[in-house]
Amino acid sequence: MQQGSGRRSNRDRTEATRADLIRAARKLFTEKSYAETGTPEIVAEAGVTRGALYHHFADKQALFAAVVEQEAASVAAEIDHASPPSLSARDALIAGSDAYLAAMRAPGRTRLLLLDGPAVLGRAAMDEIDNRYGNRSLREGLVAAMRAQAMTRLPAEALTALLAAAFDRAALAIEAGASAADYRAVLIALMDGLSPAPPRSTRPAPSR
Amino acid sequence: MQQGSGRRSNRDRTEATRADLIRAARKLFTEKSYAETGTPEIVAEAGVTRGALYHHFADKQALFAAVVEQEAASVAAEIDHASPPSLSARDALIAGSDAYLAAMRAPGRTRLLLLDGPAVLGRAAMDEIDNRYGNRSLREGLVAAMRAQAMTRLPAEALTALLAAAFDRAALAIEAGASAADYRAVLIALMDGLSPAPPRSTRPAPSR
DNA sequence: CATCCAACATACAGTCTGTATGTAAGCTCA
DNA sequence: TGAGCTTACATACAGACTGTATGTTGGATG
Repeated sequence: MQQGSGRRSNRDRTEATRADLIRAARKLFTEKSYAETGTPEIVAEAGVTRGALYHHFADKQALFAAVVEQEAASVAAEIDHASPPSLSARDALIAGSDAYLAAMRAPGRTRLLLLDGPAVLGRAAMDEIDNRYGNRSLREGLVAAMRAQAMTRLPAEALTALLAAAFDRAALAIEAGASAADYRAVLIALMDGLSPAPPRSTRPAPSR
Repeated sequence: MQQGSGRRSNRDRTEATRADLIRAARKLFTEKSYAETGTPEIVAEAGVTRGALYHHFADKQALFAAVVEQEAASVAAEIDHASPPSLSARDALIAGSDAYLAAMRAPGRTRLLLLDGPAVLGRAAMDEIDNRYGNRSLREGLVAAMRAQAMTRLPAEALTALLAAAFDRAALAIEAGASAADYRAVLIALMDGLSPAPPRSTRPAPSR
């Protein structure tokens, strides 16, 4: 049958238009902020009209939520992709941290996910998204470490949330120009501090 | 000498109007969000016109910055007020944490300082404010603990920022209905974890 | 193939922000 | 003390944006 610029099925049209809108919005939301990006600019970038936007999304905020959702998924995918699954609990956590900090270096990602996201959607909604994507592997890693007696037992929910918050702040600071090595060292020290015994697996050299 | 409703000096007028605007804006910014609060509503609450607002503040964002500044000062004052200065390093940090979490229970404060603040003013500006108020005592406490050998030596800037981020997230979670005890336990565990010698029970404090 | 409905485009109403302009009251200094 | 300047506002205006209501076209369906 026909493809490309010719006739397309309704489902294809919807999918393509939604993808175009999300892509355009992502571009602008990462270049500028949510507040500084208007819907006229988004639809111009996407090559559609505002009618299409408001047909597919309830409002600007819903489009933003879709962008955040997709971006969180991308971050989670990059982390999963970068971490070999056969490491000690501690090394897996460190590898995950590094992968997260690396993923958050994508331009505009910290503002989108860590500043505008919580402000626009609320922290509860962001928690929900985080738990569905990124935080899941983190919490699993922590629980595994606790199960393996390599970590004192603590409320998993709270521990996950607070460590995730520290990771987030580290990503923000590093993007702002702070020393990545400093923040990495503190993050590792925070995690190591939770082990009842000093990290006996590998204690080779100071990371300086 | 002039009295109340009669003639007032220009300086008094400015001061009073600015205070009225900040008070009205604080009320609305804590009840609703920054984005949901319009300047017409603010000036109505303050009993002035938008002309007065834009005479005293460059824009809505500048008024918001003034509100954040004042609120951060209030939080710092509440913490200072609540913490007796003669405690061990560890106990002082715990007392400070509790005071911070208590102060952040004021309605709308978490959204103002932890969500809207970073999104509207940027994390760099919020860091600047935090360092001027709340974080200062936290960092001093941490540095003191490190100096007293009660804590492994780490980059003070990064350590302060990451612990502050954990405190912030804890305040958010507690307001969202999470268990304050859980988050408190994890925060204390994170800080204790940084001490080379595990504080088995409450250690006798040598310094007064 | 007639009908229905989804996928848009266009037009409109209401609100907001920031600025420009006008005015009355304080302040300064001869 | 009063003429002139400046501050502290109020009013009016321009531009932009968001969300909705309405119109139109083309795919799906019996």
